[in-house]
Amino acid sequence: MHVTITENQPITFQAEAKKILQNIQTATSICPVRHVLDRIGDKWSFLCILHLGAADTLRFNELRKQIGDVSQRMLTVTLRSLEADGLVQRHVYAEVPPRVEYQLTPLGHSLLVAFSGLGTWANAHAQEVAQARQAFAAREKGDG
Amino acid sequence: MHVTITENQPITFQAEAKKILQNIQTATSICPVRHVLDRIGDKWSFLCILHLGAADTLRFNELRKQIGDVSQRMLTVTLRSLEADGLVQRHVYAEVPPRVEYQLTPLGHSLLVAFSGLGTWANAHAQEVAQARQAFAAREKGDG
DNA sequence: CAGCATCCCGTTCGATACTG
DNA sequence: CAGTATCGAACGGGATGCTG
Repeated sequence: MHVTITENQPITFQAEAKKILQNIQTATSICPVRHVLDRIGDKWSFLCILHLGAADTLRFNELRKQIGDVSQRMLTVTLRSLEADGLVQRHVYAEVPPRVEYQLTPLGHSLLVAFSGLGTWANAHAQEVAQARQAFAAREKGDG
Repeated sequence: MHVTITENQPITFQAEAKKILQNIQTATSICPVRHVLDRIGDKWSFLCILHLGAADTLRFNELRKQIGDVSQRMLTVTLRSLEADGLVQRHVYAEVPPRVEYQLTPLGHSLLVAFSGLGTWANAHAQEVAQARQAFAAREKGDG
């Protein structure tokens, strides 16, 4: 296979992508990476994991307040989903008034670490992306 | 602040999450991490970046064939979006029949690297997640 | 070959009301 | 407090047909 890559980008990136693709192809039928992205790509899972990771333990409404703009429904749905995936642990206390606490499982913590690379990238390149967007919009206007 | 964390999880995870949240809070109004996830959380962006990273340069239909189950419309929309974000470069050749080639920009390559952590995690823990799901489903059935 | 425009459907998600 | 249930709007995304 003929390979040409821009000089400022070492060949490693390509190898990395191929490795991931390999793993995807190897998967029985549904790609695990796709699944993970389906899970954390939704609007709230990522933030839930982040906040739970930062605070260790949070009650339902504490978490809701920290995230800010999540509806009660979506927070419930998201937390149940994370719980089903074994990423979040749910503790229900038989008290009045009711108290439910959430925290990350070890698996959830490990995912948080995997996230951090993405978080770092986002913060490092957010401006570049914003500039690219502006440049693209300007170009569009010029062409159209 | 009182901190209790399970013994098998070093404190670093928490610090990591706090750091990311710090950066999120710092952002003017829209969190860059959220933006990135909005971008790559959609159904196809991630796969586009992966395949382009692995193959270096791909034509429209080549990319479409590699991804497999993407509609023409969604591939177009996705690629335009990635182009707007400065992650993908689009080369149009004034030929008959038309030829359009896509490849990652350096920025796109750097994102690919950030992805790899997630890809690794997904492949490493896919089974654990699947098992957790099954256990959860069984528990649900037992409770309900 | 590459891509845009239109239609249409399923899913997602917010708002609201009710429960233990 | 921490949910569940239901409804309706909004959006994503597939199928189809048409252009350069």
